[in-house]
Amino acid sequence: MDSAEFHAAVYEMVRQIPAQRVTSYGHIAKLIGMPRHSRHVGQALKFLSGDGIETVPWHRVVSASGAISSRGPGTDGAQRQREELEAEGVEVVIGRTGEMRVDLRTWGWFPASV
DNA sequence: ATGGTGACGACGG
DNA sequence: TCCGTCGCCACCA
Repeated sequence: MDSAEFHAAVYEMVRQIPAQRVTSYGHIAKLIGMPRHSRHVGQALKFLSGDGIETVPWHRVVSASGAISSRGPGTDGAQRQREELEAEGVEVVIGRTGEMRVDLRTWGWFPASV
């Protein structure tokens, strides 16, 4: 499986996440049969553009702790993700240090397979 | 070749 | 629960 196929597999799986539910990078990795590639799932989503950005619900993927990955200081990716989630009704809580997270016990979607 | 770098995760204190 | 640390793996300078 080359990187193009990996990206395609990730996008296909992310499309399976129901509205108003979220899952983790690591879980997507498990579902496509590559459990140790959670970091690469993030890379695949990072490279989304054009039609992909419209058809892949990338905002429904967060870290295993429920935190929305920051993408580094000075970037607005995390904020955009928060807006997308709240727009479809998912509650995002803000911690003391300003970090954003989703309660996985309420919104989490972790099926053993699809 | 080689060391650094992520939209990460498991584990231990 | 909150951290620090370590493992992970494709890419890139």
